[in-house]
Amino acid sequence: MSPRSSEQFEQIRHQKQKHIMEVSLRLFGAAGYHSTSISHIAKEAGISKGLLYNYFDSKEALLLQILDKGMNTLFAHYLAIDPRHFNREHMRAFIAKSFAVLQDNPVYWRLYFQVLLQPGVMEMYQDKLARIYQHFITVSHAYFVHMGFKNPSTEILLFGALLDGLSLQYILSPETFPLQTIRDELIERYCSPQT
Amino acid sequence: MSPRSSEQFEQIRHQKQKHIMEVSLRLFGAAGYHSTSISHIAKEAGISKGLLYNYFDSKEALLLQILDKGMNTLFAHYLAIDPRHFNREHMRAFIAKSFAVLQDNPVYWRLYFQVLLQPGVMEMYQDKLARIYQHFITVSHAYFVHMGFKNPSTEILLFGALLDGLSLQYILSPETFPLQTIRDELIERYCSPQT
Amino acid sequence: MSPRSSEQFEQIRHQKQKHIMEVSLRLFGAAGYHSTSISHIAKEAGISKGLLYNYFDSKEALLLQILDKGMNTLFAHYLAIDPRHFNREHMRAFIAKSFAVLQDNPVYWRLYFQVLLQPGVMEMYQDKLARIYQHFITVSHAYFVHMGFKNPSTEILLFGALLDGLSLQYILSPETFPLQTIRDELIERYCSPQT
Amino acid sequence: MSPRSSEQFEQIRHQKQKHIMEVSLRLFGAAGYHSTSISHIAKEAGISKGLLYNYFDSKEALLLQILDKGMNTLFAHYLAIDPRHFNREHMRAFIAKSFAVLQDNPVYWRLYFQVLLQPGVMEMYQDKLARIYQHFITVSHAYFVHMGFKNPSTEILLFGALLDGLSLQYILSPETFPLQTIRDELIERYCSPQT
DNA sequence: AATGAATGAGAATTCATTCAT
DNA sequence: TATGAATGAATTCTCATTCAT
Repeated sequence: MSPRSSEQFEQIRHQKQKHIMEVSLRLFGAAGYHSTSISHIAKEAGISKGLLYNYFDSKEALLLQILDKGMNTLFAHYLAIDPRHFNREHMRAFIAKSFAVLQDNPVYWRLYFQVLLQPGVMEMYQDKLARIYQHFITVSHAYFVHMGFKNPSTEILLFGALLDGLSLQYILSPETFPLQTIRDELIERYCSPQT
Repeated sequence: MSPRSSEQFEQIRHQKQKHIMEVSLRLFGAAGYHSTSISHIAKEAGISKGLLYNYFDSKEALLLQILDKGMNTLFAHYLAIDPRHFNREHMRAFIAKSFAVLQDNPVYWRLYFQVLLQPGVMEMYQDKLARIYQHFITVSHAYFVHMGFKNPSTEILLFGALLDGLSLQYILSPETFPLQTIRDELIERYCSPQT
Repeated sequence: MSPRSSEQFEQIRHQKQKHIMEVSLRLFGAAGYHSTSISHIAKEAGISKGLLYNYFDSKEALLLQILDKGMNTLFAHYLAIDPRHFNREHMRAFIAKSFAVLQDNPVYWRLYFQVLLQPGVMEMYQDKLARIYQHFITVSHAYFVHMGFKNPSTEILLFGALLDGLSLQYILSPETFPLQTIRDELIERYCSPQT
Repeated sequence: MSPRSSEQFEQIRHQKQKHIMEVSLRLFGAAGYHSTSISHIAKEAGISKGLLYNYFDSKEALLLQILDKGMNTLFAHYLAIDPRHFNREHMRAFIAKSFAVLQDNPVYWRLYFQVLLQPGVMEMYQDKLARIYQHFITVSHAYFVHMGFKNPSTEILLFGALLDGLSLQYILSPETFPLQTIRDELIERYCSPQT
């Protein structure tokens, strides 16, 4: 009888939006962005196509919003690194967190890599990504020096590439990938005192 | 004007087919498979849409043929490894060849990764890929043991991931990536006698 | 706090209805009927879409009600002509009023002409329009005769067309159109004793 | 057996394009641009929706091409006026041609006025229209002076408005409009020596 | 009276593929 | 072999209208 309060509306909006994004992520990740139709998403989400456009301006906007959300997690993760004394404990935490994030939402990271390789979409994030990457370099450089690597810059690049490559392999076969072993090996390798 | 022999026809056919594949690879790599239309390919290749279908059964078949061709290069590369005595020289050659292949045709590898993450296409190659990967493991295992790694299996996995990650980074910014430096560093790291 | 009387409710209702119609007219005039969405109208009017449907049965009904309201002004204008002695003073007043009406609400007249040319809507008013047009002919015929035109019927037709054409031009560029000059010229031409 | 020559293709293209434009003009004129769907046009033209997009980039492009074609007729008509000695014979021809053009394709002129009142489309032609209108003013000014009008500029404006208004009335009821009578009356009025 | 979430029919547009020539 | 006209199914997106609250 009484009309819904704007808080109620807000909540409905928020929840449904989240729901659509989750369904979309799953489908995008599973079949790829282009091979997933709005019809399919709507059907899977149990809503009409029209409603989807009530929440997202376009299919691309939906994708970007999904990416953005995950991106922010990534940002938080990287930017949370204490820049003053990057020590073994920080490195251990960073590696552990990287794998945790990956394991937490492999479908997201599959989508992330898909989009990364699809020209035209990721350009928007290039700057952001470059910034956080630069931040990591700055922060960890002293650490890599302290670890006794001859060429810390190269080492950082290799470290980053290694993380990317491992992520890729995990994404492609999450069931068979020995995540724990690899994580521990990485921690061992990058956090133990070098002889 | 003697009629052309069927060999000549065959060769012309082959040439044109190759041309179409090259054009397609360029466009697929630049804009992505789904965002590249048959019309665009035909126009760019200087032929009609109809003729393209004379050479390839479908857009997907065209993609697969492109992938297949590059795949065979990859296979040749991996399977050429002499299985009997995989020594430093082999490893050095393998790494060098890997980077050479990458540098030779980055657009192909961009497409390769795109497809790798796009489910449904790569399944056809999973077996093949698994086989050559297995071959590399078998062949290099003794080498990694000999190199003194505590856990050679893990080491091989890391090595593979590192190559993947570096490839990815090179593909994403071929101009700024220090290919030579990294290649030499890898050779240094994996082919020098461990202290 | 005594409950508002039903008259007060009625008045509020009437006010809001009028407000919606004004907003709609403005938007219809500015972007055209089809290019103006109910959502846009509701937002611009500061109400919800649902409430709009409380006041008007449909988008078309809203349009018709707007047209109707303006139409009645037109009717009043034409039918107010005293049929008995249509003299120069009447003609002067008629012309002056015509321009005043135009100047008063050019957006309405733009919409009017839009709809006039859009088949299907104006059919409802064809009869009404024909009747008032006929009324004007009847009433002014003697006047045009008296003015000394050889062919009064043709003259009336030309006079009507001239008014239409001038209205059109005014609507299309209200800022640059020399309304006063033209009005005075028309009065001069149609109300002065012909030599 | 033998492939079609490019002339044949050219001809097919040209004829079909023309056909589509004719059908579209008829439907646009009859029901209005927005109320006419591409589906409807395609069905009426006996082709598939897809083919229509082979010939026209978009629905709007189709409209513009239709308008453009008619516009060029108009331009030719106006700009053909010999600027040196605009005499009675020219005026008579001009008026006669105006009515002929109107009678020749009333549906086009209905669409023309529709679009004229629909903001956003005609802006593209504003310049062109302004130029030809200016051309007519320049050319006919001396004539109107010679005709003995006190205020030739105003007279030209009235003349233009009269033509517009008559066109409008003719468009709205082509069957009952006394085209010949009006045309002759106009010629009489604007081409006879003023007493 | 009032809200805006939700619907669904239909709009424009794209594009791989076929086919007559 | 070669062309591009032609198709039709699928896709993204819009919007008037309804309805639960």
